[in-house]
Amino acid sequence: MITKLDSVLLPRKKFIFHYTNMRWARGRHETYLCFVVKRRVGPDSLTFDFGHLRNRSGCHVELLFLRYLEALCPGLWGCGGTGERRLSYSITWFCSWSPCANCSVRLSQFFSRTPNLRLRIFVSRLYFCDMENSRERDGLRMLKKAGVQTTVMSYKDYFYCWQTFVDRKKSNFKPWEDLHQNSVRLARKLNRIMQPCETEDFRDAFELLGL
DNA sequence: ATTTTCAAT
Repeated sequence: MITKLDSVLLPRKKFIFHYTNMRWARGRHETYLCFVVKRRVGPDSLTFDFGHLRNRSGCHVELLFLRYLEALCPGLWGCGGTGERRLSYSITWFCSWSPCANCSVRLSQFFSRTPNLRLRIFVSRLYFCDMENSRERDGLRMLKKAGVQTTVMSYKDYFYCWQTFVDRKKSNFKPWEDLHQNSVRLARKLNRIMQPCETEDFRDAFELLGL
C-alpha cells in the first residue's frame, strides 16, 4: 500500500536545485537520496515504502540510509527465531551525487553480505570522478562487483522522481536546459569508468597464466 | 577560458 504524506515529499525548489545535472554544480553542499523499498510478501504481492533523506552533519546520506535500514526492512536478518524465512527486499535510490569512495566501500561490503537485499543506484551527478585514478571511480567499480548497479539518471528517472518524491502540487515536471545532453555526457563518462582498467586486465591475464 | 563536489567560515 502506498501512502503519501506531505511531510515526506520534497519541496519543488529543493528537488530542482539539488538534482539539476549541470556540469558545474556550484553550492550543492548537500546530498539528497530518494528511495523506494519494495518487499516481496507473496508470489505476486509487493509492498512499497518510499521517502527521501538528506545528509546530516558528518554523515553521508548513504550511511544514514543504512542506519534506517532495519526500520525500512523488518525481518531482513530474520526475526530472531530459528528456521524463520528471511524476507527479500529490493531498494532503488536516486541520489543527487554519486557515492564517495568510503561510502562505496561500506555499501559494497554490506550488500555483498546481504544477498536477500538488492540495491540499484541512480545518480544525478558524478562525485569527484574527474581524475582518472580517483578513489571514487574505484568505488563505483567495487559496487558493481558487489552487485550494485549504478546508472546515471535520465529524463524518465527525473520524471519518476518528480511524480513520486516531490511535493509538486499537481505541476508537471519541467526539464531544465541541457538535461538530456548532460545526462548523456555523464552516462558516457560512467560507462568509461566501468570499463575494467588496464591493470585489472593484466591481473586477469596473469591469473590465467598462473603467475 | 573557466567554473564544482555529502563545507567551512
